[in-house]
This record gives sequence, structure tokens and C-alpha cells, in this order.
Amino acid sequence: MPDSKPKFRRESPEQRRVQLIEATLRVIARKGVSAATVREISAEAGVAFSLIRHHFNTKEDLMYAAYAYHMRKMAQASLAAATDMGRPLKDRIRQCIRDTLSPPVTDGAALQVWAGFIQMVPHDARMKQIHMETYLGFRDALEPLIIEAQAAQKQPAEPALVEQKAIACNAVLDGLWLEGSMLPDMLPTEQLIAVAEFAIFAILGPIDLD
Amino acid sequence: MPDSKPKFRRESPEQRRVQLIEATLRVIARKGVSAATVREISAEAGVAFSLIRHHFNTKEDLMYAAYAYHMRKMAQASLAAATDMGRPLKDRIRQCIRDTLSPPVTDGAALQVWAGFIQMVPHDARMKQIHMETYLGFRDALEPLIIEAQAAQKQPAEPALVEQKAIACNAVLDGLWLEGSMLPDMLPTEQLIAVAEFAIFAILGPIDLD
DNA sequence: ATGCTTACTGCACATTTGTACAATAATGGG
DNA sequence: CCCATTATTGTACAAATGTGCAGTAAGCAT
Repeated sequence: MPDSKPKFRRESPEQRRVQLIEATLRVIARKGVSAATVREISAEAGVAFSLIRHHFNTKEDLMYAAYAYHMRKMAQASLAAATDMGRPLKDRIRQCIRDTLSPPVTDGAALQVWAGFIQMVPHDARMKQIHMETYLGFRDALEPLIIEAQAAQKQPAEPALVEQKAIACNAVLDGLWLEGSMLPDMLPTEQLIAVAEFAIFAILGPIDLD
Repeated sequence: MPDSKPKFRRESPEQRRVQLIEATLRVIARKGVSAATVREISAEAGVAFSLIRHHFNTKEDLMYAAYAYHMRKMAQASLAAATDMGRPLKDRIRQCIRDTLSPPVTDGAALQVWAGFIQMVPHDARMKQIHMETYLGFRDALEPLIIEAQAAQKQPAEPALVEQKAIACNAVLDGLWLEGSMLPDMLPTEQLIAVAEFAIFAILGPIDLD
């Protein structure tokens, strides 16, 4: 009975790549970037460590892929509610705040992964590119909300002011995300959300009509 | 003439420790944490690599020391103006904003160092301790300003509200510091400061009297 | 079934890492 | 001036890391 117990499963390159990427992120979240060696990652994924180099030209390539994957997932989880037209503006804003400042976005493991990658950004053009796309994507998703808010208050949406408010709101969320991820005991989710709503509506002005 | 050219200079342990710490920070800023090996650091400091273990029990100890040193320096540069009584409240706030969002605090190299250490925080009790002290130190320095601001507006300084405003202002500064350090071309210093003043005075309320 | 493609394994290798330790020499106190 | 102290060097070493490569076997096409 030769085929009774296959020694390994043969996956499509796409699936395997995703498996390896997710294993990488789990390892980084659990033990930090320095522990994310090819051997540790492949063990986490349950494959031979030499398989990594079959799907990625180099370990760095795996890191790029993992970074892009992680950032895209975070941005998506954070901003899903922004474009959900049909809900009142204020609801959408509050939902984005909540999604951004709750797990799994605001989370020690996610911060862990993010911080590990951040230190590559200044030294690496590809990382910098990925970061800029993510940052601008976030801000671009925020601006329509600001413009709507201006309209709701019957005020003109001057581009300079809209940009300023977008940067400010982004900063509030970034800062709270940071501290909330780092010190969850000191800054529980609900408090983070309360502070964010307070600050963001102070910046945007009152939005009571819809 | 045997003594004409000494092979090395003998320093006091305190001075040498500081030299090694600063060399560590320079290496991390220039090449990232993974490049901060004992050999690289000692080369930067101009000493034999085995000297590190004479002044620090382990490489980890050097890292702790470097982290504490870096954070203390940043906090000091950021908050020097906060306690400078004799200047009007609004001036002090604006000076803190400027100091926080200008080099050398808001700066790619400083972020680099910070991010490198941050990823150690969740895995390491001593790192977490250092981070918490720094964070609380910052907030504690901010709260008196908020209380003064409440008083200037003839409003009671309810502890819960003061804490909320302190967290919010901290978040604004953290977030802008982050993005300004990472993307200096996109967010130049003066724009960062303008956004911060806008957001923080929106949170605190108008402070026109002193 | 059979064969072909290629996903996958296993092992070896050079390099780099933190650490250990004995030898050396700078410097202050006598 | 000389000696004791100890800051500093030089070398050695085991462990770990990314990469290279030959061979194996899973699974689809025919």
C-alpha cells in the first residue's frame, strides 16, 4: 500500500505563498522579527525550510510580500465602513473609528508586525513605496468623509482645509492605535473609542444632521 | 620611545558606556536593528568588539540601556518648554508642539531607533517597563497644561475630562510624529505644526486669554 | 495505468552571530 | 619611578542563519 499516507500535500503556488506569508506574520507576532527565520517560518507552516526559496526568490521577498499583505488587510478592516453609502455620515465615521481601534487592527500582535517592518522602510525603496501607498490610501478614504462633513455643516469644502482635517483625523487614529496596541491594559478599547470620537468631532465640528 | 603612540585610550566605565550606547543608536538609525551587531557597534565606537561585554553583561543589556537613553532624550527635547513658567500658557503649548514635531524628535533616524525597540516591548518585561514610564511621563507633563487651559476658560478641571483631553492631545502628537518622521517629504515640519495646533486647540478649546 | 511536470524534501556549506577567556597595556596611586 | 588595577585587545568557538543543489514524489494529462 504505497499511497496510503502521502508524505506531503502538493499545493498551488498561490495557496502556498499565502500560507507562508501568514505563517511569517504569526511568527513575527508571537516572537518578533528577529525570530522570523526561514526555519522558524517553515516549521510554523509545516513544510521543509527549503521550500521557502522555491516560492520566493529570497527571504527579503517573503518579507515584502508579508508586509504588503499585512498592511492591506489592516487598511481594509479599518475602512470597510467608510464607503458604505446608505448609512448616515456620522454612523460611518463612528464605525471607522471603532473598527480602527478594536482588535484585530488595534492589537499587540499587529503592532508587532508593523513595527518590525517599519524599520525597513527608510532603508528600502520597495518598503517605502508600500508604506506610502497604504498611508495615502487611508487618507484618500478619509477625505470624502471630511467633504461630506463640511457639506453637512453647509460650509465650503476648501481643499486646504479638507487636507488639514484629514491629516489631523488620521493622526488621532494613528496615535490612539499606537498606544492602544502597546498598552492595552492602560487604554482599553472603549476608552480609546471615546477619546477618538471626542477628538475627531472636535476637529470636524458638530455633525448632527445627516 | 615606547610611549609615543598609545594603542588605545583608557576611559572611565561611565564615559565608555555612553559612547557605546550612542554608537548603538547611530548604527540602528543608519542601518536598522538587525545591523546592530556587537561587531558593527564596536567598529562605530572605534573599539574592539570584545569590549562591549566588559561594560555590559550581555548585548541585551546594552539594548535596554540604549532604549532608555533614547526615550529619555526624546521626551526631554519634546517637553522642555512645558514647565517653563513665566511664559504664557499658549506659548508653552505651541513650543511643545514645535519641539515635538521638529528634528531631532520628529526625524527618520529617531523613528528608526524607536521602531526597532518597540518590537521588543511585547516580548520583554523590562522594555515594557521603560515604555510605560516614558508614556506616563509624557502624559503627566501634559496634564498640567490641560488643567491650566481649563482654568483659562473658567471651566472646572474635572479629572475624567482632563485625562481624556490629555490622551487625545498625546495621540495627535504621536500620530503626527509618526507620519512626519516616516514621510518627511510629504509632511514638512511647518505643515505638521500647523495641523497639530489646529487639532490641539480644537480639542482644548480656544485659549486666547492668558 | 503511465509518464511528465514541478512542488517538495534533505543535506551540505560558507558566513555571521554572541559569548568566553587569556594576554596586554594604559593609567593612577604609592 | 614602579607596581597594581583593570580597561582593552585578540583569538577561538559553538550555534544559528540564508542559500545552493540533487534527488524524491505528488498529482494532473493523456
